[in-house]
Amino acid sequence: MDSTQPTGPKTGRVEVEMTTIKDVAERAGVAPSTVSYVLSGSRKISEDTRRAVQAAIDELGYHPRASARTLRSARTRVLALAAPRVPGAYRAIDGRFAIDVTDAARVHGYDVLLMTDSDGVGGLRRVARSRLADAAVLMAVEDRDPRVEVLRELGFPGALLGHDDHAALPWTDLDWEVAVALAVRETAAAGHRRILFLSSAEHEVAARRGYALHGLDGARRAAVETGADVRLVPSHRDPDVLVRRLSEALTARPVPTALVVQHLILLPRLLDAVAEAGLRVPHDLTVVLVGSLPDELGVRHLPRIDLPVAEMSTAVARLAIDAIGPGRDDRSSTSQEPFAAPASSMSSGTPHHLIQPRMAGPVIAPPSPG
Amino acid sequence: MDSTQPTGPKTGRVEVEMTTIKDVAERAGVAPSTVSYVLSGSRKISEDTRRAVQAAIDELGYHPRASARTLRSARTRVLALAAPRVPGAYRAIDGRFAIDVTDAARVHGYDVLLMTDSDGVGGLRRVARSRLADAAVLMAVEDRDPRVEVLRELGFPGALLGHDDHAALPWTDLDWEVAVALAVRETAAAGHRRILFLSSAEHEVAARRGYALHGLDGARRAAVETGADVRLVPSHRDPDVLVRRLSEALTARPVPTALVVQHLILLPRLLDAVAEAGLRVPHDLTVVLVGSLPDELGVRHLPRIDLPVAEMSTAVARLAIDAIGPGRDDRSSTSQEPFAAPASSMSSGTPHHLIQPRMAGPVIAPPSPG
DNA sequence: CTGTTAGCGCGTTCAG
DNA sequence: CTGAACGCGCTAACAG
Repeated sequence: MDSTQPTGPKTGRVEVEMTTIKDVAERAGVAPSTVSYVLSGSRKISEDTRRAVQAAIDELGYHPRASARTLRSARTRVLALAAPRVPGAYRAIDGRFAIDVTDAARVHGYDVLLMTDSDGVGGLRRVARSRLADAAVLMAVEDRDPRVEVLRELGFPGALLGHDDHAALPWTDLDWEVAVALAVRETAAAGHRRILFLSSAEHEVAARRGYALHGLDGARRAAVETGADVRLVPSHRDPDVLVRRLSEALTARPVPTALVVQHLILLPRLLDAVAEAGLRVPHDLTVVLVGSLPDELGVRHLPRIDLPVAEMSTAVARLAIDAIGPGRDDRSSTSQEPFAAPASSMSSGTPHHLIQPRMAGPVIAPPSPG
Repeated sequence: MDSTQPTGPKTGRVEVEMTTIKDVAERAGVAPSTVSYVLSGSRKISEDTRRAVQAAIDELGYHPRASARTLRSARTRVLALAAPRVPGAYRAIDGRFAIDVTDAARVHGYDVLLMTDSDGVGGLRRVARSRLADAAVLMAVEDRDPRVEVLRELGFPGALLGHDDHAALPWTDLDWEVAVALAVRETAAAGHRRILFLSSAEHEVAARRGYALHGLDGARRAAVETGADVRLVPSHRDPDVLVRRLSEALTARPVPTALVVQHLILLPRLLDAVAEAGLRVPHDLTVVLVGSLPDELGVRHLPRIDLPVAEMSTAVARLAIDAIGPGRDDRSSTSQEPFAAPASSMSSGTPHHLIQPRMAGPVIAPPSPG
């Protein structure tokens, strides 16, 4: 466990010189190939030489150069993660996915290269063509996403965070229709008869983002099933517009007793608006969230359906890595442990992983009498 | 501008075969080195061959392999971005920095490899030693951060997002002391005499994080300067503890009329608590934020000091890249445009970039009479 | 069986 | 403008 001071082969000045497999071989008194075999374990090495080599490695603080390995194997062991960025509209959720996808990729020995959309689709193309990564994960895909087209055109493997039936790529997603339907149904089951549904913002619906469309479907379905008066309040990226719409809906008669929220970016502003309308949560108005960040401490006091970020990240990392073909000299078994997941399908065309929602947080309060 | 179908040298099946500089050379009827010179522009090439080569490149859709370049030049053109992760406590701010640092790095032709702390400090060590990146950016450094020690031990260049006088590394930060002092001073200037300051959480103070310590200093200083009654409410990672403390402080006599908040993660919960105490914002209680995410739509209605994420990201990317020595065959001028920034210092030991705060949002409301 | 030698992967650059 | 060597690690083929 003691980390020996790495002694560079030349001087100890700025550690600018690199120690290579040759240095290790020399020090251990063996051939470079022997060192390589010790590292990869792909061949039997006598215990004596193995120990000598290991000692040399430790003393020199040797670590193989990733670029040399990649050049030889045609495998970078890097995943490109394409974060969508509508300029000026940072979504906290994207950062959370970035973290969790990175963790999930590490489990399979992969690192993650983060890419914003500031170059449009150019960054993805550049990374794919220069082989900086083995596969891509696309966040927040939308209908006819140009990034999907880039992957197809380049024959570059990838997987999607979000639902897109048109893209012939593996994907994972929360079942938004069921999620919103569940939230509304549970709210109705708690006794609420007049429910507001604050859907995704209009521009998200216009972009035909899956979660936006399916959320609307779920609300409609639950309204029919429960017979409750579910009124739709389309959200808007502009907080002032949102607040105006919400305030109107909150005071319109008959007065609603519950608010189901899918558009969460503006939550603080929204809660403020509720307070300004003189309503206390949950006494006067029950608020239920759909798609909240898990473990977000600021909303732990509200009933909600969390976005299964960890599960989605695990799934998408796995899907992307599975889509990578074998490397140049790759002899590793291609038949991996099948994806043990309830709602996934490997049998049909493109594999996917659809996740069923679960309620979290406190129970939904019933409407207050009066 | 028309993107010709990339025709692989072998077949068009799964685009699995790579087109190399040799393919281009063959097609253009020149030597590989000529193609290289055309690409790098590091040598005069006759217009005729230049065009022939360019045509071949376009037709084949050629793009140089990053691993080959890196192997040769000892430069990855990748920055490692080490996101701290206290398990279970995702901070949206980290994601935002990840995005912005990535954008800033791109300006200098660098990509960003995202690293979580799930392997502890191991990930950073691995990336540095395998030369997956040329330098590291450490987010949210704390006192005696083990990651700093890893960089020192490996002689790996890096820069810090956050302030640490002990680490001999370049850094950038918001001047938190001035920021909190400014917020308190402006609040006092608006007429408030009894002000609550909700500081960072106790565990952040205990970890001696710069922003936490400096924020406290700023509040103290402003209290002395303004003569206002500034009461400290130490925040806590547990929302329930926070709410209890805040509720007590809000009702203690004399009743405070303003709340300056540095600990923003729990903001929605906090606003809820304010509302539950029967207080309306800003009528009964003025709320001022310090260190909010810029462009965060949910808090646009509150006076605040935004965290200068974009400027910090630009600075830290630049600092990290400047810390990279020349590559193997790097002849590019080492004397770059000096960092033109008001509050930065390149002259002293380690360069840094300290950013002065600015108020944003609506003006601070005066206390309501009564 | 265990270790060694040789050649490859791809782009860059020096000497020709 | 071209030929060849090089950067570093992997692996097939060969030798003891």
